[in-house]
Amino acid sequence: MMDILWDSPSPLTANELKDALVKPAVSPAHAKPLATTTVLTVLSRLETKRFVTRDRSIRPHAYTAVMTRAEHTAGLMHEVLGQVPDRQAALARFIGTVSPQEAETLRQLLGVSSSDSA
Amino acid sequence: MMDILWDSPSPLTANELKDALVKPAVSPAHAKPLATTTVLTVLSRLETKRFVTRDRSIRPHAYTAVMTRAEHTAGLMHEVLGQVPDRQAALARFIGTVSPQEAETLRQLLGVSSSDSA
DNA sequence: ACACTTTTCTACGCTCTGTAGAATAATACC
DNA sequence: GGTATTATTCTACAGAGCGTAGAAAAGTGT
Repeated sequence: MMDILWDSPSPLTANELKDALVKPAVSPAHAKPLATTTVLTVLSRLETKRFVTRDRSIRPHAYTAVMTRAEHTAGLMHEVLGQVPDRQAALARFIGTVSPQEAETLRQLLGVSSSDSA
Repeated sequence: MMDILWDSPSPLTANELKDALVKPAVSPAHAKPLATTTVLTVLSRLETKRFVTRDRSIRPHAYTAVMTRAEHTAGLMHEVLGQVPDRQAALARFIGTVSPQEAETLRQLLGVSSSDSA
C-alpha cells in the first residue's frame, strides 16, 4: 500500500490503489483482489497513523503519502537508534555490517576525504 | 527484559530477572511486580525468536541475550534499510538528520575502514 | 516419599492488522 | 427532485502477538 503510494507521482484514489495492488509486480502472481472497502479501511488506518493524507475536497478522495519512502525509512532508523543508550556502539556495529557500496555512499555523504579510492 | 539481560555481565535466572524488573530504574516507580511464571513465559517467547538462549544444564536455567544490544540495534537498522529499493536515498535522509556528534562518530568509523576492500 | 523449586502448558484479555459486508452519504442523470 | 450509481464510513470478525498469570508437571534435596 505505502509502496504504491510512494511509487506514484500523484495522489491515488482507493480504486486506483486497489487496481495497482493486483498487478503481478506487487503481489506475487496476481492473488485475490481486495475489495475496495478493504483498501479504504487500510487507508483510514494509515491516515490515523499520519502515514497518508487525503484530499477530501474532491470526491473520490485522493491519497498521498505524507513522507517520502526515504524519509520514512530514515525516521524508522532514528527511532531504532533512539532506543539505545549507547549510540556510538550501535552505529559502530551498523557501520561494521554495511556493504562496501553503502559504506562508500556514507563516506560521500559525510564528506570523508581520506586517502581511499574515490 | 532484554534491557536487563543486556546490562547484565552474566546470565540471569528468571527470578533474578523478575527482581531486576522491579527496580525503580527500570519500571517507573516500582510498579506491580510480575509473577515468576510471567517472566518465564516472556523468556520462552524471546527464546523462540532467538533473542535469548538459556543454559538448560543448570537448574534454575540461566538466560543470556544472543546478541549484544548494539548488534541487535544494528540488525534492526539493516532490516529497515533492507526494505527500501533505494538505499542511497534512505541513507542520505538518515545522514541528513543525525546529530553532529553522530555524524562525527560515523566519519571516524568510516575514515579508517578502507583497508579491506575488494 | 514428600516437600519445595522450577519449568511448562494453558488461557484470557488487549491491541493491531487483514478483510469485507451493511449502512450511509454524495453525486449524477434524467 | 427523485432515483441509480458511486464513494465513504461503520461495524465486525478472525488471526497474530504480547502481557499476564494460574494449574499442572517435572525436577531436586533430604
